[in-house]
Amino acid sequence: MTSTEDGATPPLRPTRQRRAVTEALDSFSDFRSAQEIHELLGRRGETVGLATVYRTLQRLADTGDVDVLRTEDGEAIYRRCSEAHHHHLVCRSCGATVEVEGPAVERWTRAIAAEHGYADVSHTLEIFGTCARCG
Amino acid sequence: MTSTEDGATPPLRPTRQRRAVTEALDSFSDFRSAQEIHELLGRRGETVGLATVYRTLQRLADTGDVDVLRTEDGEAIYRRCSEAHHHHLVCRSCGATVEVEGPAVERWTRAIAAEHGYADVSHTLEIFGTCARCG
DNA sequence: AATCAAAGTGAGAATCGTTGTCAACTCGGC
DNA sequence: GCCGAGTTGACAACGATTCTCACTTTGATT
Repeated sequence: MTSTEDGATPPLRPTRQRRAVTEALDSFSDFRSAQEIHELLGRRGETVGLATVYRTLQRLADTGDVDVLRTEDGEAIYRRCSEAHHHHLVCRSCGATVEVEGPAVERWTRAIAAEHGYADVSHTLEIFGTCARCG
Repeated sequence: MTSTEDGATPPLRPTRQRRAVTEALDSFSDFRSAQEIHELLGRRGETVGLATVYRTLQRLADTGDVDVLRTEDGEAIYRRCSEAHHHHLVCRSCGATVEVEGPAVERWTRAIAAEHGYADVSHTLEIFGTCARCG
């Protein structure tokens, strides 16, 4: 038997569309919505269906290859991200993003959670502000 | 002059509907979506239009009387909140919520933002985990 | 190279939360 | 009692995301 064992390893094919999306993700460093990415691909001449863009981003998010954030009005925005856990300082008006780390915060959340008997701790922390240029 | 000065002080009337919504908010202590609140009101016999529920929650959120969070799928959830700024420790499985404060975090975010030239700083921090009962 | 099943895709319909529209209604004064 | 601004509700409109389903690709097999 080649693959009788199932589990959480669904085959993943490197199609033209998937490649296009990941390449697009590499071409910018701030957060973009699925629709913006779809548009970007269109302008580049790559035709990829919007639904496919959504599906691909979802996969990438599931595997942790991209970070997902929610804008204040609920839209999902994506960005290819470095491995290490970190947070974002995002400009409310132009979207400029800075990655920041906070060992103190990590420690603090873990401590708080433990204190209340919570296990398996994770957290989300985003900082919003108006950047110098937009000020 | 009684109120020649304008600015951010629009008249606010205490209508039956608004009262109903705030009362509903007082009747639970975890986060609920606008639709759930609307339903709750309906079950109580209070007829309040869904649009009105949304509008009222929006107002309350603007004035800081309620906290707004986004579920992972982008839905807005609301909760009457104590005055002070604080964060939430939420159980991933049963939703049990604990309010926590973190002066250190506040300081840290402000410092980080300033360091990068960001003004008007705000932030969101939510901690997720599995509570003792669900563990 | 021909074949096949499974994975993937695209166009458009369908969902779903949320906001806009607008005529009818209410509140608080006068 | 009357008036104007603030409110409301039913419903349309929206926008992001997901679903559907027939058609195409991919990768493995022969």
